[in-house]
Amino acid sequence: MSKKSIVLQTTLELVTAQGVAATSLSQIIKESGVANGTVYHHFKNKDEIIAELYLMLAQDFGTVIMKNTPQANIKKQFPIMWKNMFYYFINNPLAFVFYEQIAKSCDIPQDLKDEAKKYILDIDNFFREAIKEKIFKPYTVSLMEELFFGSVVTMVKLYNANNSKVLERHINQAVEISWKGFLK
Amino acid sequence: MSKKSIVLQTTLELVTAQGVAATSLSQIIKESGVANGTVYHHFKNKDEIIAELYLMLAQDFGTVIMKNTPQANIKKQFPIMWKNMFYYFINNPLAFVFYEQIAKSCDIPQDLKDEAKKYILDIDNFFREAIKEKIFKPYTVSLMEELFFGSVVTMVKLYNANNSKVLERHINQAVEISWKGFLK
Amino acid sequence: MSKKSIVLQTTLELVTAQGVAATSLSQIIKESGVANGTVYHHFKNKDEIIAELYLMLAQDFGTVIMKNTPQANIKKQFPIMWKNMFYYFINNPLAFVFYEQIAKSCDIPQDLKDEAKKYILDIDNFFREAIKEKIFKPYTVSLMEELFFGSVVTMVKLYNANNSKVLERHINQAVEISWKGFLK
Amino acid sequence: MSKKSIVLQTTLELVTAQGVAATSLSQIIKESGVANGTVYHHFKNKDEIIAELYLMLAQDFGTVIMKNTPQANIKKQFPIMWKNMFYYFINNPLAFVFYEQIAKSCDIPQDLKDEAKKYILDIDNFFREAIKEKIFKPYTVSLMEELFFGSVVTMVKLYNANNSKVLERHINQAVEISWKGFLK
DNA sequence: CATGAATGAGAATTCATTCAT
DNA sequence: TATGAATGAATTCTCATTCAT
Repeated sequence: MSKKSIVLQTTLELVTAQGVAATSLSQIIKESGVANGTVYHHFKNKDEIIAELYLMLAQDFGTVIMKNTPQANIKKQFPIMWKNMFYYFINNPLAFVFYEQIAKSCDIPQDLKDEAKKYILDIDNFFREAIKEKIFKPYTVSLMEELFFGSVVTMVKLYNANNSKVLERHINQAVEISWKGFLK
Repeated sequence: MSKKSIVLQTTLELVTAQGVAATSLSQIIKESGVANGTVYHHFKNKDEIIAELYLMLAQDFGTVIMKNTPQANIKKQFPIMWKNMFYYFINNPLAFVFYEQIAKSCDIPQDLKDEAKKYILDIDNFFREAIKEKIFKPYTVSLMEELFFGSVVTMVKLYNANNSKVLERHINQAVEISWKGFLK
Repeated sequence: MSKKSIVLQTTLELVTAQGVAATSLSQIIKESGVANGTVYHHFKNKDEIIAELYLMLAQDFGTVIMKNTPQANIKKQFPIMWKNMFYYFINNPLAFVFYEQIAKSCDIPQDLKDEAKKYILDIDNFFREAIKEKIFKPYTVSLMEELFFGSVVTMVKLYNANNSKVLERHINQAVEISWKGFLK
Repeated sequence: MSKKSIVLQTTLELVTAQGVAATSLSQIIKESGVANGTVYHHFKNKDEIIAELYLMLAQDFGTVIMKNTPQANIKKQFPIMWKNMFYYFINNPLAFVFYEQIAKSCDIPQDLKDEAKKYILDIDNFFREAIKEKIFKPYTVSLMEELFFGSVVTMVKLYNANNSKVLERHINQAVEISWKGFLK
């Protein structure tokens, strides 16, 4: 494992635990066991480390969401996408923290954000298609996406805060509520 | 105005502008014009200042949500509650930051969190009543509340990130989507 | 119990545990639960608190040492004095710390030290008498006293560091060694 | 001379003059002329500086005690060891302060203390041999050592408090008293 | 007697960054 | 690539002390 990866991994762990702002470069250095200068060799500063992590995670995110989604069927596709996202966040807590705290924050420069958008194109298309097929009411698409994400995010937070009490049954309720909200 | 209030007020302003983590104690001290030791006389550290602010804001929050809600009518009450919350967060960015970043974090001791819960009792009752009247499907109430909050939060974030593009029309769409999701 | 006594008692406990220099006035204030200003009402500063404690303890010390010592018999008197001192220190750890760390340090003004000397007069007389009776060799008296104290102190330290392993048997060995050293 | 050594040396001087507790890190920093961060680069905090000094001094101590001691002769060896120790402490006031105030205090972690013990092995052997040769009575060895040290320490304190009045004659009395105490 | 707010100097510690190796 | 010594500004925190009530 390269020194660079070690730094990224350590940053990942610290940021997950404490938040981005609370994680200092010197802490990353101490925790990773990598020499001071080595970190500066690979990264200009903390922001650059965060940016690299962001890019890594954004890639992951995009590919996972659309896994196993039967292209032709909106109704079947919806719960699969929802749950793909949900379980991805559950299993990748850092990814979740990033999505929540960083992805939209000004710590990430606009160009990276723009680059990451391409991974959501499929989701974009999904909602447009659902409207075209007159399954979903023609709401503003970006708004639908945000509310869709928002419902997953809500449940992930609920799960993380309280995981023993969030059951498959609750997940299914959430999917249903989310689905019904969009219907014609 | 007591020195303590000055410190709290200054913290409020700084945190609103910069976020919690980006606000250092020394900045609060400089900005408030209060002596170093005075701050430490009243608060053990930054977290304690934040905690006190939390309590203040939690009180606000609870009272605002239920403003102007005609008790007898679920259908009329829903959009009013939704918008009360939305505009409260829009007009009190710090309150929003708190709700999002701090309210659920471990920076706030459990007893404070518990105390704050009482302010949501009315919302609790609202959902129970809606189910009893067979307007809403009998989903798990706590889950409905979270999804309700979640939809507001999503829109607030959208607004804050992008306020010129979020119009009354979008707000109304969001309220409608949220409402439909819960229906029988 | 007066506020003053509470402060003295708290100081006693803190100093015993941490040493004099490591104990700050602010710590005494916090620990005692007495108000800031109250402490300053009774004492000018930390040194004055220490000085009062010193006086209290010095009085104790002097009276205890000569307890139960049959005046007429040097040989019987010696082990009693030795053990009086030993057990006094064992049972009054703070007194011991004071004797060791403070009694001779410059934290205590000379006039207090002089006042305390009177309590050792009896011990002084004891050694002079023992020499006069040709039981002890005519060493310098002040030196004998210091070595006598030193042997007790050594054993107290040993006991405090390691109390389970210091037995009556060891105490008796120490008394014997100390005694033999002075003999003609 | 490395920055680290400079810090250690400065600490040594300050501590000798003022005592350990009275010496602040910031004073060490100012006095040594080394940058703030440099000190923290090499040492975690003041205790760690003290600990390193301890190790250095413990090494010194062990080697000095046994200097010029004719191996084969207990009776000749004893006063030499006693005086080696005495003059070492007189000439190295810091070493003495360390031995008295720090060596046994809880500021020094147990592993360092244990490591330091090996330097006293020779003294250990000396007392065992003296008992085997039936010169010393078979007292508990560790106790004899402590009383031996104690008698030296007592005289050093006397000397430091009062050096003009402690003469060669008094030293010799102390050695004799110490010696006689152990005899069969 | 008792209280606790207020102060500011200064001590302890963290931090981002540079540089020579 | 990798290292770790060195730096000093900035930050966090402790402390002794004063004062009005």
